[in-house]
Amino acid sequence: MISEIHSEFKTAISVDCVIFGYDKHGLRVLVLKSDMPLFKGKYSLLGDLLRQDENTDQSAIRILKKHTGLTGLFMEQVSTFSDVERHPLGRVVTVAYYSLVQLNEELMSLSTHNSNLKWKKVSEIKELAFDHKLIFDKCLKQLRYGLREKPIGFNLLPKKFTLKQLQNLYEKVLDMELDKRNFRRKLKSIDLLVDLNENQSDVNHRPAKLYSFDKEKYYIKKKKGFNFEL
Amino acid sequence: MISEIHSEFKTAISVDCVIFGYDKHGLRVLVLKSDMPLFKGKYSLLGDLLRQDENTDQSAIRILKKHTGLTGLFMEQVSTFSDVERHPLGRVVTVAYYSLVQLNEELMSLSTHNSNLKWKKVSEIKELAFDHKLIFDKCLKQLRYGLREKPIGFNLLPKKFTLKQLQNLYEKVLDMELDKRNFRRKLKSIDLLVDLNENQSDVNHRPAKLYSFDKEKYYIKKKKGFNFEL
DNA sequence: CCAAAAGTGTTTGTAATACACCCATGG
DNA sequence: CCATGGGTGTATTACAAACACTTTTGG
Repeated sequence: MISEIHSEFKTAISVDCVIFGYDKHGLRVLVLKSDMPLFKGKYSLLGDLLRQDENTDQSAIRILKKHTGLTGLFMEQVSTFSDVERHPLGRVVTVAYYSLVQLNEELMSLSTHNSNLKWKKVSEIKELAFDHKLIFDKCLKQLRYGLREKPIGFNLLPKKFTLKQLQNLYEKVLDMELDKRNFRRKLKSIDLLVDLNENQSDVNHRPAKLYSFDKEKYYIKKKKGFNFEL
Repeated sequence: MISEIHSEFKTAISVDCVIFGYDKHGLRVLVLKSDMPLFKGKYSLLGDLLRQDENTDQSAIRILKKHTGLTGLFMEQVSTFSDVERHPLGRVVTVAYYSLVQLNEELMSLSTHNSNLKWKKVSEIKELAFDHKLIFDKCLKQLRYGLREKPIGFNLLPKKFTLKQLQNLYEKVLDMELDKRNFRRKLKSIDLLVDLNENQSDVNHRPAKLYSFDKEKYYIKKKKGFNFEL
């Protein structure tokens, strides 16, 4: 068996991350201008080869930290892509992850420090290097699906947010309109938002109340059979 | 880059299949008695190393054919498992699939031709070799989840089936009771079953009508935004 | 004619939808 | 006091859930 394994040591493993960033303007992905002549001018996802001392989760965490400086980001394994010809320089099987960040000035300025990095609008992703468009599409699909079934959207917002911000997030990412009153009633019935008794400031109209998501409560309810659904 | 890749050629890739079989008695998994001394007496999933000329889907198809003799089985990639110590003989990253078969006498007799193969009841899987219990649990979870959201259950039944058989399938796999009249009304409203105008035979009571699932119609409806849900 | 499973409708409760006005704040 | 977005309730409709009897066949 061990000899069998050695005879198959011809394939590299990589991890690719679809890093979604969100701000009031919508959903973006962090992409890197490819340095390969074959993909000149095209962008690719952020990835790296899997190291000997880490599993793919750890690899994804490392990649996220390297490019965003952040740890503790929400992330999820999506799928593994293994077509024989997917990488022009040799056989590389890649494990795809997506992760979620709230965009702030610091993150947006990544592209000024490294001009090859770019937060591209999701709607503007038409093609990517390698099979990364395929990977991106699958990750986006899983994000959209997950957004309805799990409380992952909160990872795209600041800790304190208004109900309007939350509704905008759902509308932008799912590309659909939602009724304000029904949306609010639904969230009230789910009973997982904490009313912080704080208001927005710096707005030139009636300030909205701020809420936060109660993760603890969610896990307790989930254990009891509750299913988040929006 | 290419040299980088070569420096990481120390990890093998495998594909492991959770092959679910169903008959009127319930859901089973095909497992193989491990030949490794370390896992003496334990069973493991069916798998093999990924070959140079195939992707993981093709590898799974090959594994399924090798052990069941069947092709064209329903299968789905589930997740990739990559913990550094998951395989005692070296670094092996494995891509897990589950697949679905309707159990018949021929398939059940696999274990008489190869005494190391066994169709174990899903409820009796307490431990498996390697991290295969983890893999199995995740695949079972995905099967149960998928069963409610996608019309995959039909892959566990003969082409012609009765409504009772279909209901039994859902009840056994999801481990819950369903109301006969509500179940039938729901299926009628989904409008994806073809009434074959045939009856069961060889039963000593009123024979039930036979139906088949209309895959074509499903794909058409799906394209139009329809979502199967039970 | 008996046993065994097939087949069939109605009622009730709950959740989703559609919809319009008053409120609080900053300028 | 005006412009801007924040916040609230009700009526209607569709869907899920609960539930019991008649029908058909083989033996």
